[in-house]
Amino acid sequence: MGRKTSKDQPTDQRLPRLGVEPYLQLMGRTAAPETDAKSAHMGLVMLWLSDHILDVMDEELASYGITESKLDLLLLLILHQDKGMITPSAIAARLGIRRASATALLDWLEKRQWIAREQSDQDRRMIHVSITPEGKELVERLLPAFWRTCASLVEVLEPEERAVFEKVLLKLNDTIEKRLDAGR
Amino acid sequence: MGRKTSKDQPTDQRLPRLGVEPYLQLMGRTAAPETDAKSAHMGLVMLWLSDHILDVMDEELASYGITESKLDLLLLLILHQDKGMITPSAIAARLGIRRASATALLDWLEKRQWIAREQSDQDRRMIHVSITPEGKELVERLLPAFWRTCASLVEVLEPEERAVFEKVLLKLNDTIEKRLDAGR
DNA sequence: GCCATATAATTAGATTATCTAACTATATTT
DNA sequence: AAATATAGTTAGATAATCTAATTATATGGC
Repeated sequence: MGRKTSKDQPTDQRLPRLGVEPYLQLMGRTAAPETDAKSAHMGLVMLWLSDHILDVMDEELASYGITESKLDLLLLLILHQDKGMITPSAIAARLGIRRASATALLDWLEKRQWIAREQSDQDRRMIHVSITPEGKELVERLLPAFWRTCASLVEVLEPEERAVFEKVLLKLNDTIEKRLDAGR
Repeated sequence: MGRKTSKDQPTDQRLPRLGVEPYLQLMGRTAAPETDAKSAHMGLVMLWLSDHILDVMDEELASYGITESKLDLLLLLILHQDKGMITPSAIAARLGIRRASATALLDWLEKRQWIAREQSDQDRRMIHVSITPEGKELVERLLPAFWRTCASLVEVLEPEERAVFEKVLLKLNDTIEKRLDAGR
């Protein structure tokens, strides 16, 4: 966060990242013979692209004073509203983090009055979490820009490219989600 | 890191993430009218895919006791070897981080004997950083798996899909790199 | 040649997002 | 009623960043 305002010493210069070529050369000597070079190259670019995409989104969200993890939590609360009350445990389970981590996020959001905690009457160990009007206001204010930014990621593509890309994207995402789920 | 060995209370269960549908519905009511819904949807999936790709790579690297940031640094040292000595400042500039952050990474790597620092004779303010034989050994051991993992990211794609996808990938990566460079 | 300024690296101190383990309070089961 | 399970939190850790300040060394202007 705050990469925009960073200054360090006034003379700090940003050297260009190494291009892909040196990496490909290194791959030539270090990849196992059965690894397809073209695929590995594409995967490497995907890895870089992934980093860049998260950087872009972090910067966008930083201008609203929030981060992706915390926005995820707020969106979960909004999307869950009609389905009744939600507890910190359920939030953690849905976000794929530990309950202790959820507690930390909730503390931060509560301090800013964007969420509220209320003890359950049925089971006094449980807490019901909800988004406040202020929290909703923030999300409503930020979402248009969020969708704009999402859209901007693929806007350079030509119509022909988009059709294939869309299919590929969903396929890759499904595959990797299954792969990650498998390891749990 | 270490998501694999996580346990918490034995009863902790991982609920499935919400699917894309609720998000699309939310988008319907919250996106600016001029935002293209299809693009925004694709961008959202790209954002998720990006998270997943980094998760996969983090897990892979964790099994070698290293992280992406630190591997980046080691690879930079390897790729820089023929071009003479490199300093912490130059490393920071190439990685796009502050010198203080580079110092922290170098401390960690030095403690494990994977890099070495040596004071320059010409300019005694400067440090020359190099990768040690042990560091090289680690990288040589890990890179085959790294390329394997890269390749595995796109392995589900059909040959026809790959051709288009490759072009699109490079285009998206170029575009976003320019965009990020612009904001500096 | 000396002093002001610039630069290189580090240190100090902070934030964010995670984690595991231990703890407290409350339910549930036997 | 005692043992066990569950919900939430707290305590303490690690990792990757940041800014600001500090220390040491060079350099450029006079």
